[in-house]
Amino acid sequence: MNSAVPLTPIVHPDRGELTIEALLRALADPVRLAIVRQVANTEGEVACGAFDVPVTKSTLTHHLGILRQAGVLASRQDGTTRYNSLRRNDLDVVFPGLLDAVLAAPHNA
Amino acid sequence: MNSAVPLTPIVHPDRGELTIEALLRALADPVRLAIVRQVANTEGEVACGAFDVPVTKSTLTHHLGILRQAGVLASRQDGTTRYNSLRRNDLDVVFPGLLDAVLAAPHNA
DNA sequence: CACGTTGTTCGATGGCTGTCGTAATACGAA
DNA sequence: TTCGTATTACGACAGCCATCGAACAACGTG
Repeated sequence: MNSAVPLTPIVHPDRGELTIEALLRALADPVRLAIVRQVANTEGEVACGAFDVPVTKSTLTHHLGILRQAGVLASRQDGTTRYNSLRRNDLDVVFPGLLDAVLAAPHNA
Repeated sequence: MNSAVPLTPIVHPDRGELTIEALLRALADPVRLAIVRQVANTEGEVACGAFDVPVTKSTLTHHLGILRQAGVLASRQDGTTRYNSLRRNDLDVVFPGLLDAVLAAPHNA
């Protein structure tokens, strides 16, 4: 098992490519912020289909791509399911304290 | 002197009205991020005309309004000039560590 | 193989928003 | 009051982007 054959190879920017601007833009969307919170509140990984978001699957794919491109999420393919995890270590190195501050912020209001 | 008579009253949201989403959206723009950095690197206030940004004055006004509405900037009118300052205390209370993390981030990449 | 599941890709669309130029407003000085 | 300065207000416009539906692709199972 674990054949891992995505149609398009999954690319992850490395630490040196991360920018504060792309990160802020990625986190500034309500749907994406919800995604990040759900991943953060989950021990380990979250499958794409397991997210509780008020959008279509195609839109969800779009948001996950942006979060991955911004360096927020790492994705791993296993069969037909794609597992997402937070790149917490990398973010903490490049932008110390930022992710924690965002996650600690009041949810709405 | 110090007549302070703006055409439209300057409104500032209080702490309870600040949202992480509006804050992130406000900071996610390159021009606005530059504005925030310039205010943060200046002791005290910065007049509207003193900002070094690659946009027209009308566009600058627009960005300052968004930053004010998001609770990032406080504006004070003195004669014809409007002085802007960071609402550092308020931001630190509502979103602890966020502003510092953003300001500490690498300028570009 | 046939089917259902998972997730992506593609094209289209509507709305938001960053941008500008111009006009208008307020103030201070001459 | 007349001028110059500082800044905002008002349209208008273009580009981006979140959203969707439908089609496609890869995998697992019966």
